[in-house]
Amino acid sequence: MAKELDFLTKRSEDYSRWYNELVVKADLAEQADVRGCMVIKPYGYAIWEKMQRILDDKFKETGVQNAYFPLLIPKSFLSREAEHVEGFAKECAVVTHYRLKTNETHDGVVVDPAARLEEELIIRPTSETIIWNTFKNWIHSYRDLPLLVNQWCNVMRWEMRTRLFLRTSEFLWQEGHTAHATREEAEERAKMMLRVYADFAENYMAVPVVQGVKSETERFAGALDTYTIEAMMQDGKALQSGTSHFLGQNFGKAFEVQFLNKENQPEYAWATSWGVSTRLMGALIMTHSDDNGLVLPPALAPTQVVIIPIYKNDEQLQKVNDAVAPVVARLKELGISVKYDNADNKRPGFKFADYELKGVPVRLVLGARDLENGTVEVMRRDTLEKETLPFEGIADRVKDLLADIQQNIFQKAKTFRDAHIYECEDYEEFKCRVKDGGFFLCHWDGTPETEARIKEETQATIRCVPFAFEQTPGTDMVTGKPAVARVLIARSY
RNA sequence: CGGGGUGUAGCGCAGUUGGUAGCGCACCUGGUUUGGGACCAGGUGGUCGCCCGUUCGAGUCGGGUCACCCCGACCA
Repeated sequence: MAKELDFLTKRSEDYSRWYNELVVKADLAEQADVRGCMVIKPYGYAIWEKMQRILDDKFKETGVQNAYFPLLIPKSFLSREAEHVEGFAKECAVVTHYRLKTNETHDGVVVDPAARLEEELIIRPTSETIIWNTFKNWIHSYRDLPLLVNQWCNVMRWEMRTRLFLRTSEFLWQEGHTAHATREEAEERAKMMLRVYADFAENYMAVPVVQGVKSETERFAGALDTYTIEAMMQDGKALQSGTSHFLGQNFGKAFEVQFLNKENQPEYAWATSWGVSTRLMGALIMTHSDDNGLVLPPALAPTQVVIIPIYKNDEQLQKVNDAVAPVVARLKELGISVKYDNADNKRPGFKFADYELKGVPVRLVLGARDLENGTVEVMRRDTLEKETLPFEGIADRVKDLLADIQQNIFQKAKTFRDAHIYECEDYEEFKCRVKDGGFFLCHWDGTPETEARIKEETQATIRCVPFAFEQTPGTDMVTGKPAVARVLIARSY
């Protein structure tokens, strides 16, 4: 097991124990021998699938349809948009040949030099180019617009340094690409999708986020504006958790996507793109987990309730089985995913610890003692509190409890985050404090030079110009010049 | 690509002045257990990252090489 999960656990001194437990036993992921790629084990993938399903429904509610485009992109496509190629060229994997052959000693294979591709193909780092090349053929009239497509796929970016979940060279994501007849409509779509992401983060992942717009230097390659949701991890560092880009007419022009408007005049289409990735898994883990392992929000937990029987012999087990059956049925009726774990190859104590590690929100324990008293022990994962409740009507109480846990972990994360957002007007103070994490609201003169200096001297970056905080006038923290905006600055992953 | 570190059983590690490989967990068998990661007994599993050298003898010493990890640069 790679030791790369340190970042997930740095908030705890005892982190080596913690990540071993979490990753090995919780079956989240393990490092494959391909550099910086990840294996997502079934339990972790179940969480991702649930995220996918919820997001996909939300996209469709806004009129987006799913499609699929090729993995391999002709190299020339990438260079059509100047800034885009600048941004991605350094991290592209390139396919140069299409065939191998056995080597001379017949104990291995080599690349067949005769099978060199005329034009190299790149493995998509993102699909703007190939999608807009396709859009050219799909868009002729204003009646073809807006065109709203999304694809779920993998992409590859050959980063110099990888971090499990946060920056793997191959990752899973969704990328939405839309084309519009007007600037206003495209801008509104970019903002709309950011709101979808924020809603998902806060109401499903229980991760509070700051919505805002990126500075010019932090923008997506080829975008006019990049909107972002920024989450705060338990160590106070920021994690960019989703982005939505207003691309202007850059791709419309680069790929000659023109349509005839109502006045019969040709116009270039306006574009957006937006995406979230398996990085959200990292956000989920780093926001809620504690030293006992994962803490999953009920909305995303593959198993929401686990029931564990305590018994000394088959007869007792049978009695518990009989008592539990209607509860399981009722929970399912209420739309709650439940697992009754009466496997007899693990002891109860082991099961307790194991399901805590996996972040199952609610645990019910039922033994002979409870059968006599008509009770059941209920444990909630978020606070680890145990309570003995009447057995009668327990399923409906669990439903309420799940809702309460969802709320509680969001509130806990939000309280933590809000307590670590500071207003700061003094650069010396900022330099001192930013090391310890947290979000800093500071006035900025709007120049890339100041931004670069802050990054150079503190390793902190401007995360965004936040929408929700008041834009008071002021002077730049560093230069003392008049400020153009109040920005959120933090160290980030 | 710079700075640091690590390679010994599936995982985590120990291995003394060079003498033919060990511990914990996991796994298998049997028994006793079961309300917070059980216990006892027995057992399976390793060309010590790779190459070359020194030596009667190398996990250990020397040289080389590869891989991985951490901190930077880069980035979602």
